[in-house]
Amino acid sequence: MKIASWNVNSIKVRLPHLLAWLKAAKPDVVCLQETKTVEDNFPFLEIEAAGYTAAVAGQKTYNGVAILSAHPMTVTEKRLPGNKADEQARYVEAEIEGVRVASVYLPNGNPVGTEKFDYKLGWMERLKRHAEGLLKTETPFVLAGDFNVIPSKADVHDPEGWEKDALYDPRTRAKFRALLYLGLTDAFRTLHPQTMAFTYWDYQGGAWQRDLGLRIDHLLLSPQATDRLTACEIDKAPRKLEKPSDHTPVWCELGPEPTGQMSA
DNA sequence: ATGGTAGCCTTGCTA
Repeated sequence: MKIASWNVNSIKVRLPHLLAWLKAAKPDVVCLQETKTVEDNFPFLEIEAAGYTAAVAGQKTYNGVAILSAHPMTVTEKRLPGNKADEQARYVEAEIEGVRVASVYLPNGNPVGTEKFDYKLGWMERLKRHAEGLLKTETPFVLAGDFNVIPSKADVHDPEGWEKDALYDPRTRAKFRALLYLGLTDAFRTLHPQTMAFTYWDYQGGAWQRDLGLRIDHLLLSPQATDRLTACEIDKAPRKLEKPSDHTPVWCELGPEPTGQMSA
């Protein structure tokens, strides 16, 4: 089961790139972020024609997440639990072939020292509490998305330059580690312990051409999902196209579900 | 020192 995450920065503008990538990469599941549209304007017809159903949490202008699945899917959440007053569309979750998959768009949090940064840390605490609940079920799950977190200095071209940024703030990184301490696995870093690789390059200043990027899009796997992890890669091809998203997809492969039968 | 890019249904805000 191939599960991907991609911040498309507008589903409307990026639809041609998305459809081409579905055809080329053939993921079973894709988690999208920054779709930037309400559910009524989501391109369900084009997505269905490509062989996928969509679970959508929409919002006008900002945020917006979705899960595209080539297999039957049951939606389990359309908002991150833990604060009913929070209407930002940053979380959608579904059950697909026995795997719980969440599309996560964690708040950016800049500038540090404002209510935006407090919102980010609070959102991460809510995500942690929700993950704790999922862990108790002992079912495989994948939190896939734009976490807006640079986990370590190996995930940024210029650590000193990002010291004051909400994506690299010590409190942000500590909250991210708290997710890992629950028993979640950063799939890319686990399979590529020494590789400096990025999933995001700013539109400005020729960041892509100069490879000045960040690794902020992550696949966090539960123990039962990690048992099945066979591959995890960043696909830089979509970032090379005309009018690209500033993010590129990251994907992982989960092997077959254990049968519980003894081997001979 | 400044502005540099992209998307939204706007003329500023978010990233």
